Amino acid sequence: MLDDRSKKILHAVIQLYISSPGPVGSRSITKKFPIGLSPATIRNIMSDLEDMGFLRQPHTSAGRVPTDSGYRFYVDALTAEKSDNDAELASELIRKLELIRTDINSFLDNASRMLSELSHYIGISVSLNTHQTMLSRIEMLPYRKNQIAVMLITDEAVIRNKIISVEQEVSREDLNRLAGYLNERFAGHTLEDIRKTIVAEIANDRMLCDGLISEAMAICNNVFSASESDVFISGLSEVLTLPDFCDIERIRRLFRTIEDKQVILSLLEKISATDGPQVLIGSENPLDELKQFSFVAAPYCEGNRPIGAIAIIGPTRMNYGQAIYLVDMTAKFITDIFSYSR
Amino acid sequence: MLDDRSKKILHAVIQLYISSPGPVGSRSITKKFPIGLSPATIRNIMSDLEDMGFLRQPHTSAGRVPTDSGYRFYVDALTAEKSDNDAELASELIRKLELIRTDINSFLDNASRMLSELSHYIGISVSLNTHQTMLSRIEMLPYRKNQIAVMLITDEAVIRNKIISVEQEVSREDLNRLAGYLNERFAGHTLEDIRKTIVAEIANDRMLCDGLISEAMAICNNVFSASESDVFISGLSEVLTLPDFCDIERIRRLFRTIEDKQVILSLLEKISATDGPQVLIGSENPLDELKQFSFVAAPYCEGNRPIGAIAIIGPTRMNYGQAIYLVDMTAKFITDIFSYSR
DNA sequence: TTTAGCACTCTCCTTGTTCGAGTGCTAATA
DNA sequence: TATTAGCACTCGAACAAGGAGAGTGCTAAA
Repeated sequence: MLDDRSKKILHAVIQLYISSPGPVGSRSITKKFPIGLSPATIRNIMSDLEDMGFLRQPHTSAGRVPTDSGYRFYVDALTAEKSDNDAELASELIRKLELIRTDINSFLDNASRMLSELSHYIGISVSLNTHQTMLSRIEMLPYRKNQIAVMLITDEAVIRNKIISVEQEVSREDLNRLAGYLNERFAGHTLEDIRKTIVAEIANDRMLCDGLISEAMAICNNVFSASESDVFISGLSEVLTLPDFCDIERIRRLFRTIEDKQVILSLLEKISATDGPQVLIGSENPLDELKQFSFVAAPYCEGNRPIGAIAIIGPTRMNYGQAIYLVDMTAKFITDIFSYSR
Repeated sequence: MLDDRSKKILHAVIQLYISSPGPVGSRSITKKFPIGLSPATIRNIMSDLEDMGFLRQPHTSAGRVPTDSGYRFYVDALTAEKSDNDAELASELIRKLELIRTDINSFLDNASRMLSELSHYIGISVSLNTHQTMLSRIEMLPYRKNQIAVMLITDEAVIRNKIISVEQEVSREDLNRLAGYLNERFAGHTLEDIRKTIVAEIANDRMLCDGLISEAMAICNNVFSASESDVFISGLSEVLTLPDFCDIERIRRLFRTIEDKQVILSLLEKISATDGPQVLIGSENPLDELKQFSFVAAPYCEGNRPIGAIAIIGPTRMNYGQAIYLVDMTAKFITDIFSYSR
């Protein structure tokens, strides 16, 4: 499809553009890259690459800039061959990954911060709400007046707390009976199953004293409804240093979109259906507001089931090699932790 | 100190400057405010106000701009009199506060988002780590291999989960005994007390089988050490719309500072020693990076003890009346919730 | 097929100029 | 005596013109 020479030139353009934005001309390529060709020849080739849609000219008589398809081609070639291994980056990564291992409580927060610090882009980590989470135990405690603390212990890394308000006061004994009943009934089922069947089942069951039934149903509905996922975002200040973001309106829209965690969540949910690192370049992104940015994401799993994802958001002019490396390694590391501690 | 006329002019300058930035001149004051004075007179007064340090001139023959002391004077006058009650804002506020009541689980997140949405500045809410939190119960459960889930149920709204790793496996029976022991020993004490006395006490106590002692100490140290607080920040995209932030470097430094939640936490901790809404204007702020911004904060309490705080960060050219109103009402509302549900 | 040379184009930066808003000062006025 | 009108002056924003520099496309030569 593309001869070797054209590929080399395309890569050269992209790498120059990544290291500093602004159209790259034929002359600067000959200077920085030892291809035995004159600027004129390179101009011809670049013209061809432009016809093929891999490069474009911001205006007549400016240098060339990669298009999204250009990046796509570059990234596809990148994942095929060995990614660049910056030794310093690697050791820094290992050091920070250890932090994640030792502080499993806030590993999501740590992971997102680490990704942003090492990549200098935005780091994101989420625990997915797959509805496939399995309940391993439920605990209920009286908390305050008319409030009950419910703890769902799932087979994920996350324990979910809920404080729910109830109409009438419920005694500790009743709570224990209710919890015991629920445990017996539902331990080992997915949260989604529980939510679906619970109303019907409980309504039919005579094991509970009738006065408690309505309360129980209310509680269960509340607890098992939308089990929220966690989303951590770090490094917003990082991208403000990039020259790409001189246009403040663009950043604003990006931030606005990212702040709506639900959006991020559903995007990453979609991405983590496939395993291994995924790259969405510019317009490949389903969300309009993110079409000017790129997304590098990978799910982490427990066993074979993805239970979360981490990601990097940056400009389309992103250091893809490094980003993919970081995301991939981190996801694998977290997956390892989960399979180890079983 | 200041005669009535000067005050009126100062307020006029500040209000005009708040509604749109850029030096305000004598002419525009006479247009927008029905003071029966000519521009020339106002010029004289403004010149006096400048000498007193309440206004300043960006350059010769430009209009005047309020200084930090100008804002301070304005804010002090504001809190004395009745703050402006925008009916629409008030009803919107009530509506959103109800959301906080019904979703007590993520009320901090909701509160920060609400503050930013209504004020169009940055909204912050934290639960303070006062070390005065009282432990009401502790639960321990085996979680995964070599991991224990510990739940601290405190008398705050927050339940703290910790998953901690242990060297040797601990049986469920041992865990129960340990938990029972800890409950008996420490329920009703503050976390700080527990952390201080725990090592000595446990080491001396023979009630535990000896093999468990080292594990227990490790667990307790881990659990009671730095009990992290929650920090929620919303509305970063809001401030990007403000014309004040055309200088991208300034925003970057602000974001960078805010992203370090520890900084925010200690700042709000200091502020919430005093009760009622506090205002830090520009250079009054202890942190260098925030000296170009203003901070409106108020603690919320359980009983008389502050257990958290909410805040708004915006430009010094902030709508102080509205911000104070929002923060004050919200803090009071949250305080109410806590005293009610007792 | 590749390269050298040349004319052309476009952006960026600098310089000069104008325009308008606003001030400070002084003299006139109530 | 306090206020106002008038006037000269200052400064920044906005606009235009011009030159420098980088880069291209095309043509002709190697």
